[in-house]
Amino acid sequence: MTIKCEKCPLRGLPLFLEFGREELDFMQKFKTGEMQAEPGTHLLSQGEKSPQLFTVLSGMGLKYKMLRNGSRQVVGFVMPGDFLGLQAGVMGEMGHSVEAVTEMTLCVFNRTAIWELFSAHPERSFAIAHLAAVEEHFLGDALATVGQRPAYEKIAWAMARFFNRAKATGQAVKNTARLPFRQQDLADGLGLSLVHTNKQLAALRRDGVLSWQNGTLTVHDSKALGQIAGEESEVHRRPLI
Amino acid sequence: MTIKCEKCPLRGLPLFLEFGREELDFMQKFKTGEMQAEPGTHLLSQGEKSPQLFTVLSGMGLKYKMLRNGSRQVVGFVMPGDFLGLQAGVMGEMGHSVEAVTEMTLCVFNRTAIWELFSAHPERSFAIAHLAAVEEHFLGDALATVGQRPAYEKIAWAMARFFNRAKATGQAVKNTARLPFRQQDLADGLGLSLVHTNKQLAALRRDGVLSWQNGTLTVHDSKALGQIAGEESEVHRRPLI
DNA sequence: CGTCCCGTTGAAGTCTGTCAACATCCGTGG
DNA sequence: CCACGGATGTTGACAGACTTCAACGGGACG
Repeated sequence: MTIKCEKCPLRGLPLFLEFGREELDFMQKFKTGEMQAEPGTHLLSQGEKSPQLFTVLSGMGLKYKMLRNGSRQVVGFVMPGDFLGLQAGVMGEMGHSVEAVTEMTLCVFNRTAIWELFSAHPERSFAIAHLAAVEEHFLGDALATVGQRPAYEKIAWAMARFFNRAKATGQAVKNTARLPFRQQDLADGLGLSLVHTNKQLAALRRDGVLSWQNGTLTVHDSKALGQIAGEESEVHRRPLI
Repeated sequence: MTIKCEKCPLRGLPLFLEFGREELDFMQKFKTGEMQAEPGTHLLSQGEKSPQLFTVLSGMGLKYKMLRNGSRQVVGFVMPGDFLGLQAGVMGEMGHSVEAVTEMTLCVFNRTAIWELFSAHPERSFAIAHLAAVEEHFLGDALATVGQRPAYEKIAWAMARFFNRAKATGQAVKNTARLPFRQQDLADGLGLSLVHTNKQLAALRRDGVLSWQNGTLTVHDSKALGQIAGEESEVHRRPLI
């Protein structure tokens, strides 16, 4: 039995923009099903056009690109509320792959329905453009961080983003949040080696800023973290699809 | 006297997707004017919401973000056909600034009109989403390049993109293209220091791959360049707004 | 002719990557 | 029950790619 959009646990969270009654009904029609994914499941594949689009209801995952030389760039950490597959939906080809890291629950939409959405519901089309813009904004911040800042700050930036996002989706408990990724994933996202990532994480721990153990992130000094991370670590309100 | 969309010099270029008669008329209405910008003009500013959106008709520019520590990340090189200001249009805030490098001619649109566009013309809304997806795709490639590859390859990647884009917009003459940026701009785009960028450019010249002097890029060995740059240097067909 | 901007080159220093070894945890299978 | 391998995290030593510092040349411009 699938969740009704009306009862979507994400709707109403401060992170997401309002969702009118009419839009709700429309999205309900748009939704074709629900899907459960085990850790390690490949949801979308770089270079291919997926027949389906997803909205993440729960669980986390990774967006990444593989390069010819065998290295991997993580281009995003997938969290509840994220909309996946837009590139395939409008360009006909994904620029990255998406993989589940934890068990995930996903709303499933039909790629062909996206056309219908654009012709039938301008506000939802606008929401999709909005989401794409948020993504572009994030990637700009990521590029700036990866390109210009030292490892210590890169890691602080990523951790601040995780934590802020977790807070915004009500997943944070006091000063802790679930963070089920490996250090390797973080390293691949920041353009660092695993070893160096580990050492800078140790430095942040030593400095009493944060700790990340057993898949749980704890922020010990949020002021200091914000300082080191810089204002680029803020998350924007966004539409929910 | 402004150029009629009908006679837009960009339309018909292989880079851009078809443009129906009906869409043409609609865009003509959407267009509110034309603008000439001198080198150094600030077109859009990071953190602000611009009242206008642009499509580049001619000339080149830079998209960049300034960081707290004073460093600059170039997040894109603006070329004819690019659509500017989408973030401000839908999110209400630009994530980066845009500055003219050469003299530029721009189509000007009203930000408020974007709403009208979404309600009145689904195909154009779709085109905007498409453009946003292309941008996201590009930023993913850029992130992967900046994050994972050595300086020599980063530069080859950037140069290959420049040249491919120039070819696709008919700006390339044989194996040369106009490239009016400074080495500092390239360095800031790739997360490299100016000095190192200069030395790796010298290496590419020494290896007979390409040369870039007096604002002109010459590709001497396009096969080798493609090899070094990797397949991430391809440009995608895109809509024109 | 002086100044400013940009490109070029050499030398020295450092941040980060690579290599290597070890600890811990966990599931599997003997 | 314990041995074993595989995956992940941790730490030290060393190497190297890249940055920083510094100096110089050429062209544009007032």
